[in-house]
Amino acid sequence: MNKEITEKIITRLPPSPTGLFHIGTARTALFNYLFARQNNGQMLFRLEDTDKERSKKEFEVNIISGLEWLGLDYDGEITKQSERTEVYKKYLEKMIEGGLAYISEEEIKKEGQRGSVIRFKNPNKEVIFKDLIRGDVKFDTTELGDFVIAKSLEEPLYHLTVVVDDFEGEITHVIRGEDHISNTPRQILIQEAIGAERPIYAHLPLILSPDRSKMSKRHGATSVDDYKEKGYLPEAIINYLALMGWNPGTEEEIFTLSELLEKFDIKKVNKGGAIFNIEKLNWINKEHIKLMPEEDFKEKVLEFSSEELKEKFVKYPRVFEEILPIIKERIEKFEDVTKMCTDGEFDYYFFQPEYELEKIFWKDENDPFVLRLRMEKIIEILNSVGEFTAEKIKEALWDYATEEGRGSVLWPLRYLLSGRDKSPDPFTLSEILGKEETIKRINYAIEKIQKS
RNA sequence: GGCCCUAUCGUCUAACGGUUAGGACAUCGGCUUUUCAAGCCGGCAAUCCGGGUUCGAUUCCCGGUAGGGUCACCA
Repeated sequence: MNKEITEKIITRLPPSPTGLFHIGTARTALFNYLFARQNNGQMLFRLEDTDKERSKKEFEVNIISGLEWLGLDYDGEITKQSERTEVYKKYLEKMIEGGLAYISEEEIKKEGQRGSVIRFKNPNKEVIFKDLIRGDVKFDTTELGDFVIAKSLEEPLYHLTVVVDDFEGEITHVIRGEDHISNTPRQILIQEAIGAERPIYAHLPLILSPDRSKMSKRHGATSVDDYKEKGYLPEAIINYLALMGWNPGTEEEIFTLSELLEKFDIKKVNKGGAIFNIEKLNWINKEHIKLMPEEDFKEKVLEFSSEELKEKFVKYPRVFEEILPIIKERIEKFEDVTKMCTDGEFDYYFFQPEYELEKIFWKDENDPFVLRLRMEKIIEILNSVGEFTAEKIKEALWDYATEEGRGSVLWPLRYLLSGRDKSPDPFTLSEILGKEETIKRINYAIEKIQKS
């Protein structure tokens, strides 16, 4: 970069508060943020709320808090276009005065239409603009006609307000979604009419749904909130979003925001749209979970636990501590903890599980007498274990298990402790339950055998 | 349909015009201290088509095809 970098860089993030903070908006925010910050510049934030019908306060709040959650901060005060009517009015008046725009009397075809609107006087020329990502883009603006820039002097429309605000905000770089490419020639025409300098453009590839169309609500989760609620980490979302259309050129894939600040390069942004792939996000989220400080992880687990489980964790802090690593290796997002609660995945840590006797036989074994002898032998071995840790328990049991056939000894032990087809290994389970409870559960199984 | 953008494994992507076209996710198979998970190892899998330019095209040019975006008194 030569010319661009010698001036103070100012980018902007101009969402319209007509819906929840969209994942695509978040990606645009990230790239604007990275570009501005790494060049010692600024990122301005403004709300494009000129559409009074669709703009809602709740969406403003949602977007602002979402940005904060992601850790993408902006500079200065928030600009709200709805509060700048007078400013736009001045530009409109000046344009009309100068013959660059005019009040047009219209035939009313639709409900809500005005009898007169303000149209831009299109000079019908060819516009070529430079795009940081795509190179030169050329348009013939003739086909645009005299497009409407305001419903009235007090009701400006998008193209006008964007240009005025970018001009007054001294925006140097407009980084936005590819869906804005065809808006660019209109905006350039208005810039020229009001004497505004042309910013440098960078049109980002779109984030696509699996059917390759622009990501939309009907394809599932599209708002940042959706992912926050499912227990994805903001760091993971940032990381994944950065990888949608950009990569550092190395084989590294896990980044923190500050690492992105070092490595991101807008010139390396791809041109083609990218399909949003939840599997990869899950993997990245898991990687970031691994990087979390223990305390934060614990807090998150608690946040997504059922009330019932939370109480148990408070009551049995030792068990909680021991289950933590098991949870960590089993989840990819914190919502999975909630699911584990619902599925009763934690119950056996606290209660004697119920199960069918046949289930504790390994494969096609079925001799209750042999099984009982083995269980009694396990109790005997366990009783001799001093320090009751998974490591020591395994050590003590190993030779016997190997002798008898590991499955024949370890499967029943694991099953009688958990009452489940799937669970952590019997040594870990024993340690968590403690010697007393472990032996109690083995005896419970022996009783079951006797009764049969 | 007009205009515009885009085109490498299923997906995200790498490859100064010369590589056995690389990595990651997913998938499949194996290993590890029974199950599940995790981890490790390995397999499958791609340059849209046709012309040029060139000694040599994934790479440059043109055309086609396909996909997407956009054509509001929304943003």
